[in-house]
Amino acid sequence: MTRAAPIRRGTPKRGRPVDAAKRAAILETARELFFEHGYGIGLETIAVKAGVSRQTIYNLFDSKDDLFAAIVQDTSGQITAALAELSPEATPREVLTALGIGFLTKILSDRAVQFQRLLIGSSASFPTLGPTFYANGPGRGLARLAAFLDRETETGRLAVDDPVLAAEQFFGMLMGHRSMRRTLRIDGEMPEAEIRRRVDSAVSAFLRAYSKPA
Amino acid sequence: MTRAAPIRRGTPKRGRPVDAAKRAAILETARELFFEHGYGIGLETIAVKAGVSRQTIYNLFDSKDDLFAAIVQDTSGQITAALAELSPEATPREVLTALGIGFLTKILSDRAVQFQRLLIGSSASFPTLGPTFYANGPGRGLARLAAFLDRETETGRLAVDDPVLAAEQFFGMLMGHRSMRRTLRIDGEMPEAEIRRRVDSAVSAFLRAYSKPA
DNA sequence: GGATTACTGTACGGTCCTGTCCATGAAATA
DNA sequence: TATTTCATGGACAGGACCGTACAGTAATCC
Repeated sequence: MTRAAPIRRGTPKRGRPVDAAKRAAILETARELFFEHGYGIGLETIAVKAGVSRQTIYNLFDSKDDLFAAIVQDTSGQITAALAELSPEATPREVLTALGIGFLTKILSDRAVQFQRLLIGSSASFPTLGPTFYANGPGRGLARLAAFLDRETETGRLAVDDPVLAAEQFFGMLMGHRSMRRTLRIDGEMPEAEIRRRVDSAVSAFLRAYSKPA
Repeated sequence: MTRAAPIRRGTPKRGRPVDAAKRAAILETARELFFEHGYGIGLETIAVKAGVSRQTIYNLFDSKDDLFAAIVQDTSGQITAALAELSPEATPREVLTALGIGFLTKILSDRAVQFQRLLIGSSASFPTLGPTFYANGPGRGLARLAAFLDRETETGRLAVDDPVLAAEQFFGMLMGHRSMRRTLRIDGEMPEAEIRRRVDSAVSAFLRAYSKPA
């Protein structure tokens, strides 16, 4: 973890204070270079690009692993945060559309795609990072949608026999091959209009497949 | 590429012949260790595990990159080979089921998942490998299904407005979150019965969504 | 047997990396 | 101003790796 704070926390510090801007520059540059080149990038490269001495990195972080962990944790929080509330009286189409746009926008964003690449590329050395990210992000969204589909089926508006499977199908329809094509560096970011088009198409198809027959 | 054959190809060789078993052992071991640890694994580790001297690797391959390329090319061929023919008189359900089982079995197999991890992890250094693999594998399957959906729509059996998008949706439904969960080392291989269940569910849902209304 | 080629084991040069040490200078507080 | 803390830059040890070189041995063909 990050270097522990000095023992005397409340007492005023007496010398030159830590330059917060340098710390931020290190984090931002390290994120950029870890994302671009993977864990193998050297600390010297990071330090130079951040306009900082390599020693300063060691002043703020215990080790390379520590810096790496800080970035992973921070980025994971950014991506998995803020799952919008489902308003109870919304129609299935509204809920699916909102959930779909949110999901697709996040999971196909540059930051998330680079993050996934990094997690996959270092999954052999850090096998717990991927599962943790998934559980806090996509896994949570999946559970939310599954619960919604279950409720709507009980209410009689939908006819979903296996909510978890259907929820996976919905998210899968949204992504299609795009997630694969993004991580393999084939496609760039998806324009908002295209996201909207894919969500509308998937929502309509999903509702045709799982609406309660009249 | 692999070390060029001697110039005098037809003439009989005169000394000790190359040990084909050693070459095979190197390739198989290198594949295994590249898959497990990524490109960063050392040649010495590969040589020891293959029961071979490190020099022998350099006798058979020009460089580490050369060995890596040989494995990528070979594995890519294995995964992307053998796309079954679509019989023209088969029903959409039959075609989708056959295509779905083949796709899901391959894309979620240990070998293919490890291969994707490797391609993603080394995509910064070797940016063309991923696109090549996709074009020869999943991309080809996508085009095939899109063409089929187009034909069936013209025949009047299906009602698909955007065949490529619908084909992506179908493959996406099959995968759901499974591809992500596999590459992030969350899930293991999927049992055949589970594959069958997911294919059946996705095919049924897809047909409900895209069959021509009566 | 003799010639020729393949494999082994060791060793070396060169590069790069992490993590640490240290001397010097800069920035803040008392 | 004196003191404390932070930042810099250079240097170093230790290790890992790639690619090459070389001498010795094994396997095969003429």
